[in-house]
Amino acid sequence: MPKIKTIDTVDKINKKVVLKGWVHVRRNMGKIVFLDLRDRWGIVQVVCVPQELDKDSEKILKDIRPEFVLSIEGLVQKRGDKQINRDLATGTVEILAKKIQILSVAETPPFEIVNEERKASEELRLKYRYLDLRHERMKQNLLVRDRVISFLRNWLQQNDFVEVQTPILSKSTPEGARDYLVPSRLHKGKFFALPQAPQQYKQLLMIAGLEKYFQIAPCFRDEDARADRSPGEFYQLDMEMSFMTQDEILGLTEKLFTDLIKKEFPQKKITKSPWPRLNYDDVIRKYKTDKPDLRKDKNNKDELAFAWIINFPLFVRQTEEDKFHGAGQTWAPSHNMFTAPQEEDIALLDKDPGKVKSYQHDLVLNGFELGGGAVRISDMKIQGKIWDLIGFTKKQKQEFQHYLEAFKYGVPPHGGIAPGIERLIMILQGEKNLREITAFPLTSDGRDPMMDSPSAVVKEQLDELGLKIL
RNA sequence: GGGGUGGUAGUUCAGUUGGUUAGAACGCCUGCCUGUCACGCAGGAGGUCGAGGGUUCAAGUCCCUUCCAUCCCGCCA
Repeated sequence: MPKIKTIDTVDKINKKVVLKGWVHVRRNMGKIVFLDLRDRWGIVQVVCVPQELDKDSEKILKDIRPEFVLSIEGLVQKRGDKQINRDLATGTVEILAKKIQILSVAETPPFEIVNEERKASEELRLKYRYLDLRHERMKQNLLVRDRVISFLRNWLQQNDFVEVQTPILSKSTPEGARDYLVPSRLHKGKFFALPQAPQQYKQLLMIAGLEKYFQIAPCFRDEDARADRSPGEFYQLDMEMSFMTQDEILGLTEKLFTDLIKKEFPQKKITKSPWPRLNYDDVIRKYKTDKPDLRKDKNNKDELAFAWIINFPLFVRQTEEDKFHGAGQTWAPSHNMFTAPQEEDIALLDKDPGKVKSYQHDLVLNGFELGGGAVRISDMKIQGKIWDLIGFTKKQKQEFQHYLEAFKYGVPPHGGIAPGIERLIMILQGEKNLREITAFPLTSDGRDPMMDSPSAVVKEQLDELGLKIL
């Protein structure tokens, strides 16, 4: 007999069923023992009385402990009026056990599974992540993440978007964050880099003619963590579109997320629709931050205040630290070097670069930067000008040879956006840390206490790669 | 790289001005209990007080060194 889900017991009154799952709680009343059996779908109460059980089951009953994995054969019965548990989805029924089998015994876990409030330390939770994920809240976070991603995927595919997997083994480029490097065995002394974002690939897919691309894209950045910034890796809903203006890109993104909220989170209220589009200068002046929290009631967990920040300056003053500096150069791109200047400002590039506004757009939600994007430069002449202004050397330009080359063969106007998946779900779920949204995250200092990574490798591996630890 | 906070039972924590045998809650073990639902009641086990050194008649408590955790700044779309 195949097992059924705990949640389906409510439709099987007076039927014989088989359930399999974990012992959530055991309540021994003497002659009668209650077991709460837990599976992915919930919890159901199992009643064990000696006169109903077969001999073997009666014998093992006293050995059963929390987190044992059991198979239970029994009869679904309606609970009496006084015994209904309104806190439980299956609270109107219970299983009268006939036969119990222990599929797996379990040691006492290092922290409690039953009660979320009795919290273990972060380190311990991560070391035993597979137990931590048994907590109802953590399980819900994973299930919501799954629902959000499949909604986004379906919506985009129904709207002519194509999902493409871009390489994980990629190339180090002089932009943004520190790269994760992967040594090449076949080409000793050379390295792949894990992509910080599929930025160049998605633009090349526009040149390829896909017109509408998206990807639930893994992104890798070797930078220190924060509560709203994962160390190592995270996922973005990476999107790129051809033949669309900035206004159209913002409109489509807004529709996508509004539909998501309506369908999957009907209890949530969006503060203002259409979403306000704010000037960067005004926002900085008024809120002293580029990611203002525009909620009317910051205590309302169901309020969502989306906003667009637009009209960013294309350049910022270059500092000592900037990776783009050349002798006497004073400008750095305020976002990335592929962001297009606004059309009416192109003439200003030569005269007063500091005044040039860009087609950059940031998406802000409840005080978090959900993601950013831009209309890209599709004219190589302008790209060259930008590179000159930020002091790109000949050698640095050569790093983008492939890009230059591609731009010779018919480039559609294009642009996109890349909202962070974990950040979105963190806000929707009212969580305070991205780790709560990630199945197997790293600690804030970039370790995995469960797998014990990163870890040392054997000398043979290093030799094969032509590497030596200093 | 810098700063804040913390490290005491399996877990989360309390521990006064330095003073006898280091406590609580939950968990765990044993016993009792046929309607509980985070059951209840009774009993019990469980401690390198992060590590090392110092001051003192006496250190969980004070001092020094060091390790670890966590949050923030730097960094980072």
